[in-house]
Amino acid sequence: MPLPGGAVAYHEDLAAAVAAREDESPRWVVAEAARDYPVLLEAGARLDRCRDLRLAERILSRVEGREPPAHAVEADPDAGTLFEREPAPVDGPAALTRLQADWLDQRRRTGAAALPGLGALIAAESAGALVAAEMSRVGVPFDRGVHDRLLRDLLGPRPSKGMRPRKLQALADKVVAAFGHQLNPDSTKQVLAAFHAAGLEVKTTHAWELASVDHPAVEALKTYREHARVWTAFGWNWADAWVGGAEDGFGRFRPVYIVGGADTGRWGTDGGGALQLPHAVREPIRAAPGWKLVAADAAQLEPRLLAAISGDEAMIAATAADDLYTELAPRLGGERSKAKIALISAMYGGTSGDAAQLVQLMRDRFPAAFDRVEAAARTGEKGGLVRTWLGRTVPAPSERWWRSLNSDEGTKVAASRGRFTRNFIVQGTAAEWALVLLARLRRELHEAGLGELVFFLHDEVMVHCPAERAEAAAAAVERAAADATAVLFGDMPVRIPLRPKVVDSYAEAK
DNA sequence: CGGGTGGGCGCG
DNA sequence: AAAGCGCGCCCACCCG
Repeated sequence: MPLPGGAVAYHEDLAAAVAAREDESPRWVVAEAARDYPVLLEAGARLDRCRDLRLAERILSRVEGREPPAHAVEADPDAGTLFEREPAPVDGPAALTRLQADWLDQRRRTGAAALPGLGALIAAESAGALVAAEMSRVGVPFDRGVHDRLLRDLLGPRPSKGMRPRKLQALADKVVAAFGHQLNPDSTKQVLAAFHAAGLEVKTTHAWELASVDHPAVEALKTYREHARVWTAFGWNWADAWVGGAEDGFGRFRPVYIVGGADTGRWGTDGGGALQLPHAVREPIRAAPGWKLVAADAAQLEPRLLAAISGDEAMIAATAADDLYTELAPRLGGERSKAKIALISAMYGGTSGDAAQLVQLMRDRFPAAFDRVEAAARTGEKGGLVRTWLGRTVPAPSERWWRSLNSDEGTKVAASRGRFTRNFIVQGTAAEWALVLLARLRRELHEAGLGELVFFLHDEVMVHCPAERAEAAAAAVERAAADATAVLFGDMPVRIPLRPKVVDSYAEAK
């Protein structure tokens, strides 16, 4: 089915048509990989590289200080095109498909932005979309038997519909007994009233506020909430909905990832709660028999990136250490815990308690790093735009924001956006470092046939691989991290270690 | 009764 | 209302 620009339309031999063109190492232009790539995967085709017009549109719109149009990029139903190679030949406006026109427009805008990292960012974001679709398809290996045993230990047997599990009901009863009257521990209103009736003037029932409250219900309530969460959000119903393909007793957890779900570029999920999986529920994520999991996370990613993006030479030098906080402790309050508060408060905009004083230490000892986040905060407070290292840009303030800036709450609104933009440059740069890592790792795992990427969580990756290839896969993960650092920062001597662990269960990692 | 909001808490 | 960033998910509660 010939189409302009070597396009490939939906047809019976989609997989074969794509595979034939993959030999030429094209970068495929797709309207929206999240929608279009699963179709290809289903047909047995794999794309090595793509440009996702929808994701690119969002990045470019924000760079330009706008919000992306609601349905920016649609496949053209008349042309029937979904996949096109880049570059597309241009025979005149009449010959352009909608995808070609949008792609050319984006290419022009990318150049006009004059941000040197922008092309790399769009490529990495697009690669992320491929990774996300592939990971959802493969799934995280999940042992439902282990999950069921864990739930039974914690909660008791699976209850009939509408009932609490036996052990959870016992915990609810303990809360009731501690207060001495009936109440529903799920009801914040009732719990708050119960504390007030007991003469305790708490403002909320948050765990951190209750921590300083001396009442027997506090401990019972805390345990009840922990267990209730496992039951409602990660219990049997959750597994029924999200874990499939368990013929051999081995299931696959298949979350739906939303690439760029957060404004900072971090991913989100749509159902399944993959990015909030409690540590208590990680045991069932297990390698299949004869296989291993390679789990790796980047320690202290954000402060290391703050060192890099600010060019703070003293802080860059400190990234040579495996534990940045210990390394910086002599200069930031003397103890590791204080150095950690100093750094985190500088990146988040913390001001209270110890934080204010420790942030002052940051200013004195690492002025370049401090100035970088302070400048981002000042810009944000005034409604300005800040960008990550590669150029991802915060959303411009809304009309509503400008209005409230000029109202009574203006100071608060400004400070809040300042904290957001302060953190954005760090969290967003961390997200793009991770995207580059994913892209490199995906290619290397595929080319060397080492295993499959099965999970990604902000600064953690997990590979599922045959046991005999685990060491090679672990080496590939370390190389991908080093590559990502080099892609972003070239010869800058910043170190971002990522230590892979070869394990049977996710619970063993960290 | 069904949708929207806020409290609370899981993760990084 | 953490002392400060980004999310998703569940429940109770409120409103139309």
